[in-house]
Amino acid sequence: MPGENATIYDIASDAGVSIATVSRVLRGEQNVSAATKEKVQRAIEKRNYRPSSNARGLTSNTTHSLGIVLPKLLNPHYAMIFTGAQEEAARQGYTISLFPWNSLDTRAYDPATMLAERRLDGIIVCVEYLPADRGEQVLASLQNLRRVMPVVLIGCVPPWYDFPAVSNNNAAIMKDIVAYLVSLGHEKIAFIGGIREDNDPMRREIGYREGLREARLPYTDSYRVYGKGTPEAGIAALSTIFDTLKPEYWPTAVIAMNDLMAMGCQTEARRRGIAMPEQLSLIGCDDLFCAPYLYPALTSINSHQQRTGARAVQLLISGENKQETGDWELVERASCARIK
Amino acid sequence: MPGENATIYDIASDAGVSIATVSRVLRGEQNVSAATKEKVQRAIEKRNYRPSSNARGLTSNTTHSLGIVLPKLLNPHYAMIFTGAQEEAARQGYTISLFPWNSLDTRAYDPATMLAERRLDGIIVCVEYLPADRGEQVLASLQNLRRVMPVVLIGCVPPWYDFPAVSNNNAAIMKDIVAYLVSLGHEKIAFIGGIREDNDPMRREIGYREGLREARLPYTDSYRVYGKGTPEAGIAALSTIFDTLKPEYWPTAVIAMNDLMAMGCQTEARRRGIAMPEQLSLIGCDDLFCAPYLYPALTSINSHQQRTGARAVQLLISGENKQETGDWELVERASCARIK
DNA sequence: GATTAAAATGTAAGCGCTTACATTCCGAAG
DNA sequence: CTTCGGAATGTAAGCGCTTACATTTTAATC
Repeated sequence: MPGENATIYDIASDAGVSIATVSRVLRGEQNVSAATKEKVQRAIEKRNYRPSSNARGLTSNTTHSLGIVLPKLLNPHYAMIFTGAQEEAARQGYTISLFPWNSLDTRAYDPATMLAERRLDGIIVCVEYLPADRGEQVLASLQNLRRVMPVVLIGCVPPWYDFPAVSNNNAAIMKDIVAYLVSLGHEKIAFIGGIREDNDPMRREIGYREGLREARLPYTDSYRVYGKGTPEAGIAALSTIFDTLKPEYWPTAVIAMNDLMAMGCQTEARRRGIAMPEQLSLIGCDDLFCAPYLYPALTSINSHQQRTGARAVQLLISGENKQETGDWELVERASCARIK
Repeated sequence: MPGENATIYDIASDAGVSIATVSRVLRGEQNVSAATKEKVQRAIEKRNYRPSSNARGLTSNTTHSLGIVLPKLLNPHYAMIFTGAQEEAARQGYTISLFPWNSLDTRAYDPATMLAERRLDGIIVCVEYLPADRGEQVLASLQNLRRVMPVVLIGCVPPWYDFPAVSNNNAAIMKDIVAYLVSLGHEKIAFIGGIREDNDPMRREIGYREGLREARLPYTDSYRVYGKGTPEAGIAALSTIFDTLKPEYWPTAVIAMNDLMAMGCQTEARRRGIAMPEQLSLIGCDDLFCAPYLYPALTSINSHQQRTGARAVQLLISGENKQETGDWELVERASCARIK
């Protein structure tokens, strides 16, 4: 109704008090008599008044909005992280906005700019797949950013940076997977990783190798292939394995570093007439929503990405400088089978 | 190095001019001599100064941030819309933040509150699946919202509301699909819709029926099933069809209102030993990223959701009160086949 | 009833910008 | 060398809050 927005002055005059008093009840301060508080609150109700976030921010130098930098939302893995972060932010009265990785390059709209304009109170950066060639550079610039605003990372970071972060225990996950496959009788286990020098992917490879070692299985370079995390990359990777190896060395199980690549593997296996899981077991990682509906339904690792996003927000807001590791579980479906 | 953020005063004194002049070069006004502009710009560079968005917003009553209300991001359909919107917003120097539908209910964090706090310059609301029972109510409250801030809708709206909106031509899409299936020789075509009274789904059903009519095929209630758009709903829907119908009436083709339901259909068909596409053709809608990797690869409708999101942002920012309809294309894959 | 400390409230000075208006500067015209 | 008008620049008043500090009430104590 009131065409224009009411200000604190309107409320003050309506309630017959000073703006300071209104401000006090607004922020729930103690020293306000019950009667006054009543009057003010009624006035607020009546005008449907909300304090201007701009004015508030001007004094507090705050915006109640956060940023999160992710590679791309179209990958459901990131959509999960984002959703978790968004929900937690909302719960705490914050707004969160997305910055695709590439926005880091466009000056007009990079987080650093947002920060400098004080449009952001803090930022979460997902560095899981931080490309190695730019890795150091990016981390260094984040370190800079950090001098001016809170930064929380998602993903693993070299220990000499002490960013607050929440990450996966990549190595442990991989060891878990290898152990699972071994328990099903597999001995020829291939690994399709992300780009080797990438951040988390590297640790996954380490875990894979450790897993093999613990199972007293030999490690072979030719069982280790790389791709950039897309279904197409999965197709290429599986092709490489089956094209370069002699049939007697063909793996009986493949670990894909994420479900996207696993999807590609399924498609390619189908094309080649490789029966799954009879001739080839496959396990992915991320437990995407579509995993149960693939053929065969994909066994995967659920690492609670929403929770990861939520934790990152909590760390960001609370300012704790902790490094946390999420837990995970293996979700058994039809794509892995005991070897005959 | 500059521990604290520079203000316009710092720049002014550095450059030896008044803050008004700094403000002028900041906003690219004309009446500034080249020399002065130079000096000021150098000072800005040196201090890496950025104007505070809060202070700016306080005077202009603006935030350069938008909101978008979507059911849930975990559905890639919405992730696409969001991505398109986000990218366009970024391009125009805006920030956009997500509000899940349910946030409309929690007073502390609903768009209306954001609006009232002037934390948003405008909002996009996706009403594709607006539930009928709350539909009128929601639209009415949006109408209210609109008196205070720009609102753009995504999805179809009863014509008597004149919201700016971008939507799909649902009926035409469905007619297209039916025609396609008919061209493959199908005559028994079932339709798995969204909840009947939902906004866009209703129009889809209309299109389905029109498509049948144009092909001179009879319409049967028992070929029309509903679900709420999830894979599980797809499973249930297909079960219903095949459980309630006598085998001689089993459809040879099924139209699923979205790919999510189609995924469920595939799973259920598999469980029942119905060969796809030999015994049953299936077509979805949305063309999710996983469609090509399903089994069989899913034929679907690509309706350029990213573009939809982007257009919505453009309408919002430009303030045009237009209603637009996106185009689409049918993406042929393996899940539909000519009938034998 | 006077005294006094605590509680309640008010006053006013910013926060960092934009902008209407006032002032100064400059070169062209007289 | 004036005079004048527009261009360049400066001054100051907000925008709607928060908050330190000042003032007024209130109620408890003697």
